Amino acid sequence: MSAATPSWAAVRDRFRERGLRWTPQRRMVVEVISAVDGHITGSDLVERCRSRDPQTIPSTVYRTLDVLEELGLVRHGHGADGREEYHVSPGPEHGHLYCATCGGSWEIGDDQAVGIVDAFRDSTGFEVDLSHVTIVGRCAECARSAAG
Amino acid sequence: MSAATPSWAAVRDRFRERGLRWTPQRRMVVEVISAVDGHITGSDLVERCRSRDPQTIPSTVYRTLDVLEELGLVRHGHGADGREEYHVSPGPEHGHLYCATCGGSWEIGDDQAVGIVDAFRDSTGFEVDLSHVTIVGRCAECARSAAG
DNA sequence: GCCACTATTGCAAGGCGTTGCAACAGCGAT
DNA sequence: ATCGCTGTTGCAACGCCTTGCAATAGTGGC
Repeated sequence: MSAATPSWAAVRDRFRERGLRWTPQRRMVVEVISAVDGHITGSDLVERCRSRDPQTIPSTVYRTLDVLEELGLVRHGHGADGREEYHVSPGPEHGHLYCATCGGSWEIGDDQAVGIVDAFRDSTGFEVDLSHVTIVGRCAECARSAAG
Repeated sequence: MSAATPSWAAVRDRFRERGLRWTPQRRMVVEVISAVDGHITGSDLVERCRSRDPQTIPSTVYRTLDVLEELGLVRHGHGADGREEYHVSPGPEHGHLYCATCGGSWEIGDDQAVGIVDAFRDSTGFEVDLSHVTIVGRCAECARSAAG
């Protein structure tokens, strides 16, 4: 389980290169988060860490997340309800789609993403930070059953 | 100032028609919010209410906002930092653009909006809730000065 | 192995919002 | 004016996340 991608293997060194310290707490958070596939909210992550080590302190987890984000290992955005949501081992940046009806969530496809980015850049010169885009609405399924 | 749009004039009746009550607290929140032009965060609104009546209780304000939202008099979304943000006397629905660098914010234009909505509907059948869209990035100004 | 330097931790408090609940008070009916 | 029904309020506790600070403990150098 959790063979971890190359990026995770070298985390310790990435930390040290930057003069950051490799502590047991960080190690734990990194292990837990590297096993996450996709997204996870801040509190969920704290929860998982706590189940591994009940001593876990939330602020430490959040601070570690900040560092990991600076290193580019995770990114955060805000879910439909405004809660923090972290995207793990991000390949290309991507935003998210949330269905307000069923609660489902999807990544925004590349073509749609490009369309959005271009639309804003062309018309107003605004550079969209894709990883931070969260679009709420109703998924096809739910739209269908509601319209039905 | 604050001649209040027609929608606000009839708020009291809109409440009563629905079997909702017109209380001093709600009246206060409505007065304060009707004087707001554009957007306001939840805590800012509480702050303004408090400066008018120090007795103001936050939960009452938030609950009133929920009701106002149900009546369609305000809409809420989440700002760049995930905080609640209310859009007052919304004309057509619109999303928001936030510049992470200068903190500025703009409404998303209709053409861009339509583009986004269509892009998702066509490709995945997802119905975007425009009023809830918040896009973070860098405005033209900031992008320019950063690029040098 | 031991030191000093300073990044991190743990903790407690604080800010923003939400929620459960008992007491209160609009509002329509009498 | 009074009554009762039920929507609201005020309050207190809670959840998520952030921040300030003193104590702790990684790290590199000797």
